[in-house]
Amino acid sequence: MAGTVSDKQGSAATRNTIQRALVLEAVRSLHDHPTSADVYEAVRRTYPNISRATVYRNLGVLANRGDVLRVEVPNGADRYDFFNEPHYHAKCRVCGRIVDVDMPYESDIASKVSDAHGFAIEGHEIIFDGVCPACQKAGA
Amino acid sequence: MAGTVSDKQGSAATRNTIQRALVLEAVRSLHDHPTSADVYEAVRRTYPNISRATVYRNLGVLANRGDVLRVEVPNGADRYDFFNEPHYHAKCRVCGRIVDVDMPYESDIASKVSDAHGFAIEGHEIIFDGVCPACQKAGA
DNA sequence: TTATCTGCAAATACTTTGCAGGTTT
DNA sequence: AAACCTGCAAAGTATTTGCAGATAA
Repeated sequence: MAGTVSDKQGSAATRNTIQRALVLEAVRSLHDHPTSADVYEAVRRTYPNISRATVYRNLGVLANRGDVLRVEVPNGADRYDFFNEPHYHAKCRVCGRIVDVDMPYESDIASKVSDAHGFAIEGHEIIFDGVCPACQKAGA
Repeated sequence: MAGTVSDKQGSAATRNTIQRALVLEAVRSLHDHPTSADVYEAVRRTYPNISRATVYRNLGVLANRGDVLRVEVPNGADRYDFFNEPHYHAKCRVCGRIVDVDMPYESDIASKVSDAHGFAIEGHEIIFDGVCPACQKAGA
């Protein structure tokens, strides 16, 4: 690539702080779509004085950068994911757990929309609703 | 503990209260995916003493009954819709407005999922992300 | 040096819940 | 009468923000 990493294009400069590195590391090590609370607890184990605000702010910075993927969950805390490629999610209606689903990502899905009332569609998310294996067993 | 309740099939009996009727009427008359706050304001115009808690509780009852459709929006208040048939939604990333999109509802979409880690899929929602016409004009 | 970042606390946004009294059936 | 419902206030959950001091570059 001819582009440089220092091409900030008008966005504010970002620093490399211990806290930010720890937040990124935590998201990478927690493979189960951690919430901000999960990340906070994980970072606290090695850096007890970090504040929730710092975790929230850094998750925001990292998501904007594309270093992590933010999964916005209806009626639940946002989840974070180490970004590989776009994919869809399923949420357990009993325990709230989020899992990735293996289904082709339809990048041209907007072409199926015949009328969005003038909306300029820029992205989409599909969230499946169901019951996870653990809750199936518990409820049976 | 059988035999105490008549024919309610396990669900609690529901009453017809003025508040519940007004909440349903408000959702039917507000055609723009009202939030609970919108419904609260609408009902208050004719019934000033209703409380937010009653509005929330009744929206829940009506959604469980299937009389209204609850649209759970990531990072925003839930929206309510008079139920016709399942459909998808788009959310403006600037102002948060929700609109219906005109796209075929894929009731068999779960057949496209090759692996959901044992999830029993029961439903799905697609939320498009974009910019509404008003915000396009305002931002241009 | 200085703009960014941090921790703390307070604030915000949305929703639920405990309680005591009122209403529907 | 019994079960359900209501209003109020308080609590709960998730996230953001103002501020003053700390720190990366």
